[in-house]
Amino acid sequence: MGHKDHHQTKFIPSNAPTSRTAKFKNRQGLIEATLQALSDLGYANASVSEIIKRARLSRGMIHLHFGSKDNLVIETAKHASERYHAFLETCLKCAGPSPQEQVEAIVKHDLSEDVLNATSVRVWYELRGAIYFQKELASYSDTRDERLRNVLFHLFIQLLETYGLKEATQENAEDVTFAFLALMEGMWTDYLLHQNGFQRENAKRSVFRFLQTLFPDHFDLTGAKLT
Amino acid sequence: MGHKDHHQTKFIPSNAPTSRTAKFKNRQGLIEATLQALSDLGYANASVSEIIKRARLSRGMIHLHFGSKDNLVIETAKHASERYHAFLETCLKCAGPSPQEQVEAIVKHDLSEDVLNATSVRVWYELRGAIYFQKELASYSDTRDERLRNVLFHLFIQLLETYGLKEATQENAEDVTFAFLALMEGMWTDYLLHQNGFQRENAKRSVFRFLQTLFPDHFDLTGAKLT
Amino acid sequence: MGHKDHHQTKFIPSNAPTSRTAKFKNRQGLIEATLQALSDLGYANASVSEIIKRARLSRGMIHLHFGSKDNLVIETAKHASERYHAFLETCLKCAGPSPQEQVEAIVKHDLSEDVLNATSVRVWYELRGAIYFQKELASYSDTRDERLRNVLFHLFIQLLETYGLKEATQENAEDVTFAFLALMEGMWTDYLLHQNGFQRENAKRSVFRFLQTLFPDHFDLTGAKLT
Amino acid sequence: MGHKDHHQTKFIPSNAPTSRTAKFKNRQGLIEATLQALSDLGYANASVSEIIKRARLSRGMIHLHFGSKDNLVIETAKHASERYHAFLETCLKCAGPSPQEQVEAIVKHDLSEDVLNATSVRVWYELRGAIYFQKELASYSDTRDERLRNVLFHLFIQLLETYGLKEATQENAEDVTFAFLALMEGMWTDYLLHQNGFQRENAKRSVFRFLQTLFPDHFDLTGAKLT
DNA sequence: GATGAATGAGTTTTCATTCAT
DNA sequence: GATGAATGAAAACTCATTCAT
Repeated sequence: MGHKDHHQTKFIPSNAPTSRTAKFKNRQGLIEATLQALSDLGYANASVSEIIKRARLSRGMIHLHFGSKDNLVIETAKHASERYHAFLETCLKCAGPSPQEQVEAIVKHDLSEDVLNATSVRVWYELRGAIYFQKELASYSDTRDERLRNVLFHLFIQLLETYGLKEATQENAEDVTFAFLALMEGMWTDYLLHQNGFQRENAKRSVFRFLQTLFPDHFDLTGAKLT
Repeated sequence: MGHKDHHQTKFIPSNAPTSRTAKFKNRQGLIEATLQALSDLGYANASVSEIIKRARLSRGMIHLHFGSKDNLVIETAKHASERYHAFLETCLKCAGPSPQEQVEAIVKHDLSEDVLNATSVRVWYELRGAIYFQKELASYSDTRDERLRNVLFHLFIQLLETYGLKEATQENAEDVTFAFLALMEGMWTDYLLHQNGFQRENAKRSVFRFLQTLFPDHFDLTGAKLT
Repeated sequence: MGHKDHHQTKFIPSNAPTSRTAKFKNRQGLIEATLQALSDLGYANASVSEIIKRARLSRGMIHLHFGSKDNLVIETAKHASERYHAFLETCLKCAGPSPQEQVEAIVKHDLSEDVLNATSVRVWYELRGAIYFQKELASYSDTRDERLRNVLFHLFIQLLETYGLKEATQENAEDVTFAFLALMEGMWTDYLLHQNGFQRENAKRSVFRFLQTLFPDHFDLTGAKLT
Repeated sequence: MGHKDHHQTKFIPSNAPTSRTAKFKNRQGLIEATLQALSDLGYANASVSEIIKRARLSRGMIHLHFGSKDNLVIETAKHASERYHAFLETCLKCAGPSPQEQVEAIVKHDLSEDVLNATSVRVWYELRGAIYFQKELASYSDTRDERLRNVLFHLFIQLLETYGLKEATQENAEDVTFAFLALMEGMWTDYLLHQNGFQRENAKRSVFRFLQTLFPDHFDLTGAKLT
């Protein structure tokens, strides 16, 4: 049971064997169904009825596990956020240690089908809209949260330093981080608005051209880091 | 007898010029109230009750003037879109004719307080979420619509040509347009998510650094076109 | 003006020349539109909006001329009732004086296209449904009102007497009148329910077979009175 | 662990037999309340509020059980139709097998207090008005539906044959069926319009006089079949 | 007299939440 | 823990009526 436990404890510490498992499954089922409903219908129309229809679970379950629909949405946002960051973390670990490799990993992650897909983008968009009124959501749904921003800032500092710019590297790196994050955000919005016409490859090339212009010694259009 | 009869039944002189005006005012009032409600509460919570509370008009008026709440939202989106484009058009006309001046005008417009403000950004965000299900909205609410995209594309072509890049200017310009629009979009999203911390000047500087990197002969960080 | 006046005085005594005419036209227009709306939509759905749409007149007109929508419906019922009886009266006058000719005239009238048509039957049906709650309607909408019932009763008495039934002629005539009126009513209901399949000729033949069975010396299936 | 888990997630023993019953009772209660409201107020005024007031049930229940008010009315019509036919079927089974006994059973059924009562007649009348716009209702609410029409047709054929009419028995029977059904319909309409004055006995005598005239060997005014 | 924009009470419907089973 | 029928507040919408023009 030990290793399984490990698998689960992130959310619900298991101390009773079976019912906890079922409970966990139902919890997860509701969260997945909520993601689906948000994606299919938008926040405004993702009603309890629509969620349980997708979860094939009973009506009372939502209040049993989450207390309220609002809470379920908050937990769903946490879940999505954790999923996003966990995957990003993996990507960063797998990538080489050089700044250009790390940045490249972030780009490829953010534009990958795992992250930039119809469901995911819709859900993020809807959850962000809800942040405004569900302040509790705020801390969870901001992808470019401080951690990522810091990581990027330091990567860009390192890259900029190789170009021997004596002055204003700090401010420059801030601007580049800001622009880079905005660029990635903008790609998501574009994907949302032009789902049919969106070309993943064009987006990638466009980002790498942006990086190439800034750091001609480190990036090229193939998205391969230059050594 | 005949002509009097005729006169009375057909040619009743309209004594309601004011009511025409009043009708228009109420229509506008509802649209403004909808913008406000969308901004204050989000699409999901912008109920008819909340809208009329802000408009200080009667319940029935929404259906009188727009037929349904959905229609009111659509008309509000059209209105917002038209306002955005009309203002942009003005900015482009007032700016000098050189590509760098035109691009600069677009940046300054998009980051101006008239465009990038709490209400406006919220409303755009909410309306975009609705586009997904209101296909009619799509054509109206896509800011970066084809016209703007085309204008930018040709401006960037002109700028790129001055750098004497023989090959792939077309593709390069496409990428730059794509990136530039995404960057501007991303600024809006950042504004939405970090309304308190958002620094208009940082955003502007970040965009102009992006432009300066691409077109060092035409832009600098002050946002003043170089001649 | 005199003879035209005569034409109108039945409903609105004309004493001002022109406006009265216009007023009259509008009144009539509203009544006709109400008949149409009742026929098209039923009592429950014949709203003021639907009526004025058909009348191509202004909203306020209904209250100007009739005080309320309910009143308009009542006046419409009166109008329909008067039209029905006026036409019946004409038919009776045109027909020969014998009882069989008079009865035949009533049958032919009630099954004629002028009386038994889609609009008319719908309207009667709807108005009768409303009688229950609009007691004022009651006196106007009962076609088989006492007058007709009396006329028929005496016609049947005369006919029955020729068969030399000594006893119970009175009761017999009452029963026949009752049955005859119910039969005619039933024809209307059948028309309402089976508008497509309804065969005017079958209905007529069926009624005349009923009359022939009762009064074999006076009626046959051709619907021609026997002399 | 496995089987317990299995047990809990899939085979939760239903401990809600009563709620099944309660659900059904509420459904029925709403239908009965709808019948009552239609009878009391007419189709046009039988609002959801009036229906739930009579049912003493909650507002949401109509949509829980029927999806919409329209649906509730349709189900009410079906219910009324089924009740009518079920009772008629019983009456036909209880009656003797001879044609005259069967016809007599139909008459007595249709004029019985169970069928021809204030509520029932009002409801039928209202529902028929609705048929026009609710085509789905048509098949359910036509009392004189094909089955009854066929039964009557064959009963009348049998009766007519005993009178040795060589020719046109078929057409004759059709006419008699048509007239008989119209007569019964007419009785209902008369009841609706003259509820106070309506004499059940007179109606019955009138129908039997009609039958006696057609089939003097089989019917008399007492409504007792002749052998 | 005539108009049609405006009103708000009333209608149907939706929905998160509760709770008996 | 799990279910889904039940609830009623609040949503969108309809409509007869009013009234300034």
